[in-house]
Amino acid sequence: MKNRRIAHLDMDAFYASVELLRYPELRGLPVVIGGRAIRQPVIQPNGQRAYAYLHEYSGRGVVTTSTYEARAYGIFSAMGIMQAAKLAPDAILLPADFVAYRHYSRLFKQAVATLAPRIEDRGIDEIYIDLSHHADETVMLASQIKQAVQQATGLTCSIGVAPNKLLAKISSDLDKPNGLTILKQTDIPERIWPLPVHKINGIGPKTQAKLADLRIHTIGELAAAELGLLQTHFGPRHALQLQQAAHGHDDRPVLTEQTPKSISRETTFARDLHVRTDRQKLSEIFTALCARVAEDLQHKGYAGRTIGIKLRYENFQTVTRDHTLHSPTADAAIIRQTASSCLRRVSLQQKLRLLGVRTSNLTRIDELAEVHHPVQRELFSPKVNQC
DNA sequence: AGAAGGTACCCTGTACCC
DNA sequence: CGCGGGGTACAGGGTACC
Repeated sequence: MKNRRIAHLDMDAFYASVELLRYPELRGLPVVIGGRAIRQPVIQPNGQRAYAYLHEYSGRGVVTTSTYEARAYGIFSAMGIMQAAKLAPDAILLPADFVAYRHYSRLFKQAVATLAPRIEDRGIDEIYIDLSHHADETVMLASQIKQAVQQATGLTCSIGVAPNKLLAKISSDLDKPNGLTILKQTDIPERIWPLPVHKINGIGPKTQAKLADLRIHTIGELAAAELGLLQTHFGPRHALQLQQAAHGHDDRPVLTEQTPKSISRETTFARDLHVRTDRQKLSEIFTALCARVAEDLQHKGYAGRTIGIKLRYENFQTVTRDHTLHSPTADAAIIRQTASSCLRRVSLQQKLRLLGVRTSNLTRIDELAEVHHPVQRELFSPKVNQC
């Protein structure tokens, strides 16, 4: 396919905007979503809602997202709540409500699908859309999609349309909120090259810092860099990928169906726990995590052959261990047994701040096959598979 | 027989994304 | 000093087998 038309659609401040649908009186105020165990707004005797404020918060937890008014104070995603509270103590703090966000996610994706069905899911608030086979003119088509999203959800989004996913993603961020950007190959020097390298999807803090050491700050400087220089610092594969991206080259297809690679649950404790002193508590949490993973597997119709654990020590060092069984399982007891064997392979001298359980190596469980060919049941409920 | 290479899979850590 | 929870991809080392 030569001239593709790929759109990237990103919902504007998604979680915060969903909350504003419920609490319209908060419009125009700095609002932060995140934290742990935040109380829901309560209705007072006078009929008004009482919200939690950033300055009342104590403990762990990060900002999940915030309204544009809160961002004006310098509050951004992944920042500690305590840190955000110093910047805007009177900002309102709401708990994340993923049930509501998933609901609106489904609504906006369905609305887009009625107009353009070739959609790649990129998480709860963004999608790629392949518009290559549509006859309509691009601005018209994109405007219709924005309007359909607005009508279905009451929310705005920003869209970038470009010849590939890389450029579409950068473009959707060029005009936000409620923006529409159409980018052609010939616009790259003027519109893409002046941008900082981290605007390229896949260049995070580590790569950005390494590039800065090489005096490479903008995408244009990355495009102009000697491939040999990049290769000595990033290896042949990564170097080529960086340079291709800087030139706006990307031939990844829009993937309209994807299967999960792993299913996991993890939790960060309210305070660090030690196996010696908090054995009972840790054991309960561990069992619950295994049960939730099993539940998720069964609910989604998968079984996993590899079972793993994740630990984060009080010093934030993270370790993982996993073990591959002979046959896939979705059974909480087997997952717990296998994960326990993994636990015996790590040091438990330090206190723990996080514990997680993961399954990978997934295979689909075909419920029909199970009903019609009960012999297959054997495959999915092995009797013996400890190490 | 032994060294060398290809391939597949397993395990762990790192980086990145939303 | 502080750092959630759910994911994906990949590098690199180990092992097993051909």
